[in-house]
Amino acid sequence: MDTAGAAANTTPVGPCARIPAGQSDFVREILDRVGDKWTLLVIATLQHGVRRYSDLQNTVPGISQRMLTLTLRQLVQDGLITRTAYAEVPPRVEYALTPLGISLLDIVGSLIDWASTHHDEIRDHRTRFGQATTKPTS
Amino acid sequence: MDTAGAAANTTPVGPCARIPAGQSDFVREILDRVGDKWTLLVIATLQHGVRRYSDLQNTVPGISQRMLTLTLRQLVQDGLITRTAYAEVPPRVEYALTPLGISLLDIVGSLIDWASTHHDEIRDHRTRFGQATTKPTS
DNA sequence: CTGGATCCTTGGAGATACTG
DNA sequence: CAGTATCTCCAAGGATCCAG
Repeated sequence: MDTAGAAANTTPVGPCARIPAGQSDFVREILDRVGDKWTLLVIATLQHGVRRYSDLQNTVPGISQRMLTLTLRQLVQDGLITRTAYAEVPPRVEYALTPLGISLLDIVGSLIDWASTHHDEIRDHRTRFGQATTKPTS
Repeated sequence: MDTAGAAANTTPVGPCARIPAGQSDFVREILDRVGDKWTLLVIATLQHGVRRYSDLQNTVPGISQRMLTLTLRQLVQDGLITRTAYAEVPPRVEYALTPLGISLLDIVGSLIDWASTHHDEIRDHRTRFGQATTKPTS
């Protein structure tokens, strides 16, 4: 790595990385949902196929009924998953990813790739975080 | 849309979208940081170039000193931004994205693209969220 | 100007109990 | 089985004051 860190960001980023600072409201909506602890885990479970309520509760170990219900409802509301309720006498409800949810999953995959790649780098910085402050050789 | 939503996810996702359900710990670390309300806004401001503390406080309107300081410290700690402190008598501190931070910004750009594309779709689902429950023609 | 330290409030998350 | 309703609790976030 060169010294481009602080100095060279006069040439900041690529063409698609521009974040409209004022318009990032709905972007944060998405990130809030994806960044939510349980949402990602539920989606991760759902990518394996159709799952029932109790299946999800088993697969995502730490989740409470409340959080599972809320998370699922939110995802359904956003059109990322579907909820299919069978009016049987042992009630059965199945959840599955919609195409929209799958496409989001695909995007998140890129982020996961990035996280995997730079995970060590970040942890490295985090351990010796004192040297991040640049002394401008005054 | 066809009925592929709930039924067809036996063929779930693309090749890169696999989320290792147990390993998503550090992925969530990253998402927590990126998904944080202020982090994204600070990064968005920083993409324009070097900024001072007070600049950031002005550009990100709602942020408090506390949150700005904490967010910046976290980002520095993760190696996403650099902190340059000039030991002058009106103290001056400049923050800038590191190459690592820029690369993250690039990835986030993809997510922003996705959000922009499917924003309407999500809002549409959100308004008439009652019909998301599939009736299996019992 | 750039923060550190402190108090205080609020909403989100867990646990529990109950219903269709 | 699949939720809903209610309570409590804690920690994130804002406001304020103080310091280098």
